[in-house]
Order: sequence, then C-alpha cells, then structure tokens
Amino acid sequence: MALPSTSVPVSTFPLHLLPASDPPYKLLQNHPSLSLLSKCKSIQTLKQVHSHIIKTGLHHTQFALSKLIEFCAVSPFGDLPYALLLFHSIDEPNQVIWNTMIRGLSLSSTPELAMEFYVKMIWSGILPNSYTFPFVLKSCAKMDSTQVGEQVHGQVLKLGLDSDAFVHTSLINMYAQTSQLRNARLVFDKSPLRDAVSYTALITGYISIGYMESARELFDEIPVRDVVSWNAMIAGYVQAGQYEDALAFFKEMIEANVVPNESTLVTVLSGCAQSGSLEMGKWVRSWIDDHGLGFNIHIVNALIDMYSKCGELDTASDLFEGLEQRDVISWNVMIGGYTHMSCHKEALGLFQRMLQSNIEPSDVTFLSILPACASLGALDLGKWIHAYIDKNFQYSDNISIWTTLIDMYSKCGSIEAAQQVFNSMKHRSLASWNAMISGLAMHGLAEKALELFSRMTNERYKPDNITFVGVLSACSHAGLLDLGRQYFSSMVQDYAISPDLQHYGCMVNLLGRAGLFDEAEALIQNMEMKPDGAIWGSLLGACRVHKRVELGESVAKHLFELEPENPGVYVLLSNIYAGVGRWDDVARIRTLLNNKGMKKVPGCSSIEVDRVVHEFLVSDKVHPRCKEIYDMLNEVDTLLEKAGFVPDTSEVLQDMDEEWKEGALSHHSEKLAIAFGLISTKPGTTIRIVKNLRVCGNCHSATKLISKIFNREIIARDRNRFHHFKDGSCSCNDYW
DNA sequence: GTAGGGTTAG
Repeated sequence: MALPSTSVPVSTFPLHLLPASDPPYKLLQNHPSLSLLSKCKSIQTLKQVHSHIIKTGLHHTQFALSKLIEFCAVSPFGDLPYALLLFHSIDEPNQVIWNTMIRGLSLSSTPELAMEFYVKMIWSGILPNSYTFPFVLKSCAKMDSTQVGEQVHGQVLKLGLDSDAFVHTSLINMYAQTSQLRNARLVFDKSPLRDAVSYTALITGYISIGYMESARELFDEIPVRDVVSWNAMIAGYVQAGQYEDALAFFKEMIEANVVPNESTLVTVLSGCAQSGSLEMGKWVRSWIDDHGLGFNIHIVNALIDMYSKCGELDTASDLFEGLEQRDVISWNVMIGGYTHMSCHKEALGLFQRMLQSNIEPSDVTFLSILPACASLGALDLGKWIHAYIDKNFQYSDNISIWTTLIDMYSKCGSIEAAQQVFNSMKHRSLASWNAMISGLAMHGLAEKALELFSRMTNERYKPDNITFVGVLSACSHAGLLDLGRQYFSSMVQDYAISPDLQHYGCMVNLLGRAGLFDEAEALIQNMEMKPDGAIWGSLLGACRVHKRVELGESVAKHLFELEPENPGVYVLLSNIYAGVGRWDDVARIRTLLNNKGMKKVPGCSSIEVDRVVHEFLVSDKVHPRCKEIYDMLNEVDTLLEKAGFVPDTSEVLQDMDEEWKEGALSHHSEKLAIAFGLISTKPGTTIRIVKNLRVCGNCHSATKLISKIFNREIIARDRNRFHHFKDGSCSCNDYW
C-alpha cells in the first residue's frame, strides 16, 4: 500500500518545533499520521508510517512512539523485534510505553522477557500501575511460575492495587492457571469485587481441574451473567465430554435471551462434532443462517468440522468450496474430515491444493496428513513432509509430530527411517515408544521390539494396553509362542492390565498357528468378553494352515453368525476345502456366495511413484501404461517359469470374479503393482507396495523369486504386516 | 490523557 503523502496536511501540525514534553492530547489523537496507524495491515506499511512520523517530527512525542510500539508489539500484523528496536531508541520511556512493551511481551512466546521489563521499569524509577499488573500476571501464568506469581501478588498489595477490578481478576486467573485454585478462591472470597468477569475467571479455574459441579454452583451465583460466562460453562461441558449438558446449556442461554456470539457457536458446534449430534448441529446451523452469521469464517470452519465428523462429507465439502477466503484452520478441518472418514486420497489431494494456495501448513495439518500418507503407503510425500517439518519446525517440541512420523515411516515400509526419528527424539511420550514397538512388530522384527520394550521399562515408562498389543503382536508375527505366553501373563500380573480383544487375538493367533487348538479354544472360552470376528478369523486361518477341516467348519459357523455379510469367511473356508482337495465343497461355497449376491472384497494394491499413488485391482486394465505393464507381466511369468516356478492353484477362489478363468492368478493386484514398479523405477531401487488384503501364498512365492531375478528389494505391506523380499527370500520366513 | 481482566474451532 502506498501512502497518500500529499493528502496529509502536515503543515498544520508544526510539532517538531515543540519541546520534549508532549503537546496537547487532543491535537495528537487526531493527527492524520497516527490515524493511518490503525489502518496498517503489515509491517511494511508500518515502516512507511514510521518514516512519515519522523518527517512530521511526531517521533519526538511519547504519544506517537507509544502508538507505534503498540502496533508492533500487540497487533497481529506486528513485529516484536521492531518494537524492541523502537523502545530502545527512547531515552526515558514513560509509563504507558513501558506498559505497552510488557503487554506485547506477555503475548509472545517469551513471557520471561515481560518480567525482565517489569523489573527494569521499576529500576528506572517508574512505578507499575493498574494497567501494568494484568500483563505481568498473565506472564506469570504463562511461565507457570508460582513463586514469581506470589511475589507479584505481594507488590500488588503493597501498592494497594488489589481493589482494581482488572488486577483482581488477573490475580484470580493467574492462580487458576498455575493450578493454585485454593489461592484463586481466597483472592475471590476476600474481595467485594464480584462481577461476571471475576466469577468467570474462577469458574474456568474449576473447569480446568474438571470440577464442573463447583463451576455450576458459582455460575448460578453470578448476579448478571454475560455471554462469556455462558460460553465458559458450555466449553467446560464440552471439554468434560458432557455434550448433552453443553447443548442443554446452549438452549437455556438462548431462552435467557443472551445472544450467542462466535465463541458460543464454535464451541457448541465442536460439541456436536465430538458427540456426532448431527441433528443438533443442523439446528445450530439454521440458527446461524437466521442470524446472518453464515459468512463468518470461524463459524463456517466449525460447521465444516461438525459435518465431516458426523459423516456428511459432501455438505462439509460444499461449505469448504463456498468459502472465499480459507484460513489454515479451514484447510485443516477439511483435510482432517477426509482422514477421519478414511478418504485418504482426497486428504492428500486437498493438502496439495493447500500448498498451491500458499497456505502455510501447521502442526495440526501434519497430524492429519501423515496418517493419510501412512494409510496409503505414500512414502515420498511423507519424506517430503518430514523435510519440511525439519526446515520449518526445527525447534518444535511437539512430541506427537515426531511420533506420527515414526508411525508413518513404519507403515510406509521404512522401518530404518522410523528408528532414526525415534532415536533423534530428545523427549519421548509413551505413545512414541508404543509407535516404535508396533512398527518393529509389524515388520517382523520381534527381537528388536522386545529389546525396546525392556529399554522402555528400564527408563521407567509405564507400559499400557497399547504397548502390550505391540509386544504380543511382535511375538505373534514371529511365532514366539513361549515368549508370548510370558508377556501375556506379565501384562496381567505385573502391570494389572486386563487383556482386551486385541491381546487375546494375538494369543489365539500364536496358539492356532502352533497347532494348539485345544488351548486356543479354552482361552476363547475363558475370555471376559464375547470373541469378535478377528479372533474367530485368526483361528479359521490356523485351521487352513493345519488342514483342520471340521474345526474350520465349526469356527466358520461362529463367523457366519457374527459377520453374515463378510465374504472373506466364505473365501477362507473354501480355501480350507481346496487345501485338502475337496473341490465339490469349493464349488458349493462359490455357488452359495453367488446366490447371496456377495462379492469378495476386491484385492487392491498400490504403489507410489514420484509422489503419485497408483492403485491396481485384479486384472486391472485402466492404467494409462497398461500395455507396458502387461508386457512386463508376461516377461515376469516367462522368467518365473524358467526358474522352475509352479503356480499353486489351491487358493483359486480368491479370484472368484469373472476374470478367474483367464488364469487371473498371475494378474493379482500385487503383481500388477510390482510390474508397474519394475517399469517405472530405476533398476536396483527398492519397490514398495501396499495391499488391502493378505498377500496370497502364490504371490508370496512368486515375489520371492522376482526379488532375485530382477535384483530388487521388494517391501510389501499387506493387511497384517510387512514382507521384505530380498534375494529370493522373505523376512517373514514364510510364517504369516 | 493512549491501554487493561474472564469464553472459542483442527
């Protein structure tokens, strides 16, 4: 923005002729250069105004300087270093300037500096006043320093400023925010100052420690409740997960004729989102539209979040696309909405659009987008994001970001990178350890996972139920039956964690695979809860391995009851029949499936090349490079045959679709993805693929050979775990 | 004679 320099009637204000003490206030207040300040939207414009102020001589006045500093230190378009520069250029800053500087610093990420200025102010002979203490107390709260806070409280009393309403509330708030609720209450009780603001400060203290009932009692005492008091209560109920109370309070508020504001609506909508109350959300929306607030970006963001969390992605997307100006939060809620509903490709697409729109992603963006990368196996994009975070968030102490990176790398097949991130972390949360242990487990690196577990307990971290899912699944992926048994009983006895379905699932899997069916069934019978499909499914899988047809049939019965719509059960049972050559039964099941109109979930494999995720279905012919892919597939089959590979047809039912006749075995989705990988990546580089189902035995054997023939490491993620194919063998040692 | 306290979304 260029300044309208000529239109400013500088000559009428010959201020530079005036002495150091400020000219009459009225004259300054209406000065055109200063009124320009309020219109500033960037630091560049501010600097222009500053030079203007120097030209007019206004910079000799403390008033103008205080206004400049205020803009730099407090406004969202400000620049704190510039404010400090200005401040240090002043010989004897007055009280207002000191207060403004302290105010700016109290808002910054370095509240310690505000305290430093407060001390310097007193040293320079200027007394703090009732404007100083709210900022100073806010800084104490931010630093979470109880000692400094109490000292400042002493100074407030010495100066007799505790009777000022603003200072009083700031004291309550300081104590409430530093977990000294008893002191907050004491300050409140001792004073006759009881307006809605001081009540609300105390109420939020109670809310922060989860005392909703005490908060409610205080709320009922407030002589005149204002909108903020209502908002605080509604937010408290939402935070406490008492969504019904929150929504009831909102209705009560409207009945009490208190007009909701932006905060109210954002909070209420967040409550609807978290509790999945679509109907209430719609009602709130109609209220918003009726009151003309449908264009407020913060409210629309909250609406988008509400709709996507309640499963109405289309409505959410319509609202999102209808926005003229989208902020980070808008983008983040929409990306998060897609991730929430497992629409990972849409989430990725939106993230790319966000970057193209030059919107700077935030930590929340990464927490939504990295799980999408993980789910799709989009390693290159994940790596790019990691580099971006390293560059822009170098000093970020956000542990959850690093934890999410560990998870992303593990699930994208790069367990080494996951370990690097884990090792580089200075501070770790329980979740970081859990992510690393589960990562090692899904890669079949049981020994390392168990090692990490003991390291974790040595470092005094307390394992939780999720840790043990990782530990037990490590045992189950490696077939470590005895160790699995030991950890299972240690979990119950040493850590007092009662096993849930996932823990039992691992144990049933271990026992079943070892052929200990009696023990597995006994375990299931002794469970406190009803076994779910995963437990029976795991047992059914074991029946296939051990060719236990009759047991398989009875297990399948449980599954038919539990998951009548799951075609996978039929497929597995038919594979059991096929395994013992009972082809009549195989055919019977196929007819059964057809009659029920059920189709097996199509196998789908994906591979990321140059940050684009390519998906393949069985016998897929839609890829633009389809011909090259099938040429490569033919070459692969020829070479496999030459190497003496004999296809195992015992799992043909996996190709129940029409294509099964054309020998679709060699056109399984994972083979298409591998063929595409072979033609589209450099020789010798690793090929990574992701499959939605378990890899079949035939493809497993074929891939082992492919890794040798083409000299490629192939890392495949299936529904359960990772397989690292290299030099003709697989990391799972054919146990999966 | 500038300014200041309590509520808000991912």
